[in-house]
Amino acid sequence: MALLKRPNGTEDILPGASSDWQTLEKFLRDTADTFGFSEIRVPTFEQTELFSRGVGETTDVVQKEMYTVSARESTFTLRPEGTAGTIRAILQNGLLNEALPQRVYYILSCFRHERPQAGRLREFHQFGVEMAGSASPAADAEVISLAKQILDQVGVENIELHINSIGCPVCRKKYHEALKAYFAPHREELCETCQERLEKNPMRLLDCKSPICKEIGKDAPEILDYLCEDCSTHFAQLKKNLDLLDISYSVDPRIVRGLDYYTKTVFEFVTTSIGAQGTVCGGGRYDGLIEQLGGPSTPALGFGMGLERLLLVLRNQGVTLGEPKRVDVYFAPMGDAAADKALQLTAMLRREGISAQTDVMGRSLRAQMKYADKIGARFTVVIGDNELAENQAKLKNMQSGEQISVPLDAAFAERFSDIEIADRLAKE
RNA sequence: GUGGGUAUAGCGUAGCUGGUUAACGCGUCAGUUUGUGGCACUGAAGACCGUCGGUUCGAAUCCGACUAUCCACCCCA
Repeated sequence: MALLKRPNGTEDILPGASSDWQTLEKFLRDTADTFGFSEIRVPTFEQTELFSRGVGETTDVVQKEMYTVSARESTFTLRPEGTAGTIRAILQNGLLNEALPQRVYYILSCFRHERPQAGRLREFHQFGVEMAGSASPAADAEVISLAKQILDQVGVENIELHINSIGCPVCRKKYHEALKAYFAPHREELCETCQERLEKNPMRLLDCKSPICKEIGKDAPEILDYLCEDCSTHFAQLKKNLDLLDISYSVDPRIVRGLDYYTKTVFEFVTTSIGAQGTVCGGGRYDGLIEQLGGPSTPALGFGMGLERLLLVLRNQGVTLGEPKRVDVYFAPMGDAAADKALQLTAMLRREGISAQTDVMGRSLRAQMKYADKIGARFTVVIGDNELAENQAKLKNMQSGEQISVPLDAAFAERFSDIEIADRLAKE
């Protein structure tokens, strides 16, 4: 019988790695909490139209990367990102009628049918936040500072914040026209993809890696010169707020973002330490999205942070997140009567919240000790006929080899806690 | 969707000028005389050499296709 394999572009997070995820997730939740964000959980699949309307009919994500599934008479789409579903939930549940701004965060998996490579999977995990109701650049700064604090405190180094403003629909339209006018005379010289971009998304031309396109685009007009007064002051205010928060950034006029809903502020945190997919966090303002999804005209913004990418960065930089949990006590019984006793003691400790194990393999004492060592048991207790007779046994500290007498009854847990505390203090 | 690299036990590798029982390290399991782990030693299990097809008397070794995987483009987190 052939072994079935996991689908292309998916990952198994194994027991040895799950503690990293748990530590990271707890940290993300705690940090979001200090910024006043509460968790929202939304469905994994939504009506396909939510994404085509929200993310944008012409985007690559919607046009060629969505997993659209059918079940009986309905079709749905596995979310390719978290924002659309989150905004949908906010609207459907009337959260905009509560105190504004509404601040939510989520940790979820997203699905995009792309060719997998370093830092790019078909199912990937995202931490994201959305803040709805504020048009102020102070909100932009707050959201950016949340991302910044997470990256700093989790221990990421060498990551840069790039910001840009892509204007509102009014000024962006003028800029697009200016760009098209600039590139049009060079149309034939541009690379194939850029010729397409000229129509579809002219701002992408500025980001092309082809030396020819780069050269042509050298003197192209910049979006920042085309911002209307409102967008322009918004951007200036944001920069001022970032300065006040002591967050360093560089203005990068080439940041475009491939999702249609962005307006005004866009930003990315980028690293070079994990290969070509270096954007660990990306986001921005989307003042038109809520209305686009049928809600009241409401300014909002947010970001998404790629957790696999973040963990890649941390691993490459040698940052360790938490150690795997270890067993506190291993009972090594010899003989049937001892095994019965060990079974009961194990259960008793577990009820007290102490992690305990005993033999389920019928192993010799020697083999049991080897096993206890392998699983990293902190303490072991050998139980044989002598111990049963005296109702006392030796608790062995596996690291120091030190042995202390303990009672083999209900008093064990209490005694163990004392010993464990002493052990911890001794190590500090 | 496009391009390039790789594909041998759970993991990491050797073998690849084609020749008969596919090797090594780590890991796993058992044991090293009867009540104690980390070292060492002994032994065992575990691979139809990614799949299918071709060349050949004979292929893990050569060729092709497919699949998977990695990297890059594209795109994004």
